[in-house]
Amino acid sequence: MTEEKSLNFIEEIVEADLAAGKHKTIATRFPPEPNGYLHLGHAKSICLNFGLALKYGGKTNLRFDDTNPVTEEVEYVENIKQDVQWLGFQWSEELYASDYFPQLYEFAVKLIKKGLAYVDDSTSEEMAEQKGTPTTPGINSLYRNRSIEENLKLFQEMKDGKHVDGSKVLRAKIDMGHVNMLMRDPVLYRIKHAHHHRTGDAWCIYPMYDFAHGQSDSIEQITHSICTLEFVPHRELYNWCIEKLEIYPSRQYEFARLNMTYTMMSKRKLLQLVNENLVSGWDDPRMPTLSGVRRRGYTPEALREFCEKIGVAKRDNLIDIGLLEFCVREQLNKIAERRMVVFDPLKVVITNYPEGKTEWMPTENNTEAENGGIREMPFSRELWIEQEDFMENPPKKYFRLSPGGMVRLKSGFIIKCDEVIKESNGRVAELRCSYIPESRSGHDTSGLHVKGVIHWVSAHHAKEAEVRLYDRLFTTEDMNAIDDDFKNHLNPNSLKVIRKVFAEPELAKSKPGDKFQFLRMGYFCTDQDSTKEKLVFNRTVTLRDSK
RNA sequence: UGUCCCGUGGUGUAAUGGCAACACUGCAGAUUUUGAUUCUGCCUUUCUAGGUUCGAGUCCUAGCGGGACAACCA
Repeated sequence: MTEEKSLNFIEEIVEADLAAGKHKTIATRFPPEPNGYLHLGHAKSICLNFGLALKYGGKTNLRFDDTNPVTEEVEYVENIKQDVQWLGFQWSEELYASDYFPQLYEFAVKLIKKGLAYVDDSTSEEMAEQKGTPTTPGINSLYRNRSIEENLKLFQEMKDGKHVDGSKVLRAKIDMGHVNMLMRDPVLYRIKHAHHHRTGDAWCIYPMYDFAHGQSDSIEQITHSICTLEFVPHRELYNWCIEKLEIYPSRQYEFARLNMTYTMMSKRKLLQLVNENLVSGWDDPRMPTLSGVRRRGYTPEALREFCEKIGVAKRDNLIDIGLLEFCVREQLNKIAERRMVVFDPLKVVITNYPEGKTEWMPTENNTEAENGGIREMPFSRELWIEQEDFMENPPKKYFRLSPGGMVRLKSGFIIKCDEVIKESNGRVAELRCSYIPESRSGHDTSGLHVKGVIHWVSAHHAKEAEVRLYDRLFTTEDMNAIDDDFKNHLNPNSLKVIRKVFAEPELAKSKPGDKFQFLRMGYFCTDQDSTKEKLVFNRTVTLRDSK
């Protein structure tokens, strides 16, 4: 009865902690840096962090890791908040690392007083030299043995703006010979006379990640601080700070970030695509950003299901983008209303159908949905069908229209192709067909059995529209494995626009964000560029094709 | 040639010392007024070598392979 769902390794840790009474309730946080838009990798993290709190009855804070004013902007803050909510999560508190600047400063003073931090005048080049390599130990800085009093005075001066950018840093005094390079006297504070999106010009020194993140977790009493694998070496420093500062012991756990085939998940590179106009913006439907996939027509439900399916573990992974598409189709199949749109039109004239007559044919909006309902489509003498659905010399397994052959017009009639009219160049210009009046959908007494069923649109009633067909942004499966410029791997055919397609009239009512399945053509959503005068649809994902 | 993390079908993820399973993909077939959906079946798996144990994917050791680490980024 109760379906045992296995736990991921972080859930196991949480359950063990709860069982041992280590925590009464858990607290997690989602800590984006507001220097770009959220992408699918963040979705994994969001689902993990918020999901944990939801599952175990805790809370999740949204905390912006805004300790580097030169790359961070409010625009990003606003979009990140919107994306998290769109995904379906609500944070407990909206916080900023910059809220803690005064306290972080006091933490630094405390370290200095304990003889565990010092002001260093070395240049960044000198520091890099003294740092050593992963296999050779570093050497001590000339300034490492300054007195506590001098350090206190110098640090105060740094804060007071008495020193220029890059002239001094505050460093932890740990061990320049440590095997973990992050423990070789890491920089804690640097001078940046830069305007911060929240604190303005109040500060000219800013804490580094390692001196802000763990302390922020601690201040918020985060029980489980979950991050990606590249922070594993930071954990030692994370714990060092907590121990020396004698503050609440948040604990860090690391999982493997999401990698997907034919996809690039680096914020820096995505920014480059935006800046160089290789895409139309952060919300270009080809982008793996949440705003991109939203505009593409992906649903939050599909994304959450995807995150559930990929699991959480510590080994490097490369998820087939097909899995994401599967989740999107699975969801859209349930909710998207069906419509008919002809992309590559071929005129069909029903010679035995009266001119000027229109019949309204009822058709299901969605047989998969509970109460899908029906709508009516106009049927008349002149129709558009898909060029692809007619073949003059069909191969054996082809079961659509061919000369002398019959096909069912979905929710319409069975028609027979009597004559093919060609242009002088041999191109098929028009089909002359006859319809079987007794074959009307739902009232078929013709006794005919045709295997092929195709979509169609009444020529007189059709609405013109534009469709944008998207494909993968990159042509290389594993974009992490390339060693040349990632832009060499851009798919030149990632966007194909068809400026004029013929849509059934019902579509004129659609509004941006509406999701449809265009019968036999794929899942589409109405783009934000769409207007009453000019309808625009984005292809979200193709239909599975087992032809 | 250091430290740390990780090795289970094609791709992911489970199996918590006791019959290696689930999903996706792929390939067949059934149903279908969408060549969709749905349904059925099939293909394919524990990196290697030792050790512990009645019994090892799981524990230990070594090797091999992959990844991370030398920003005043996060």
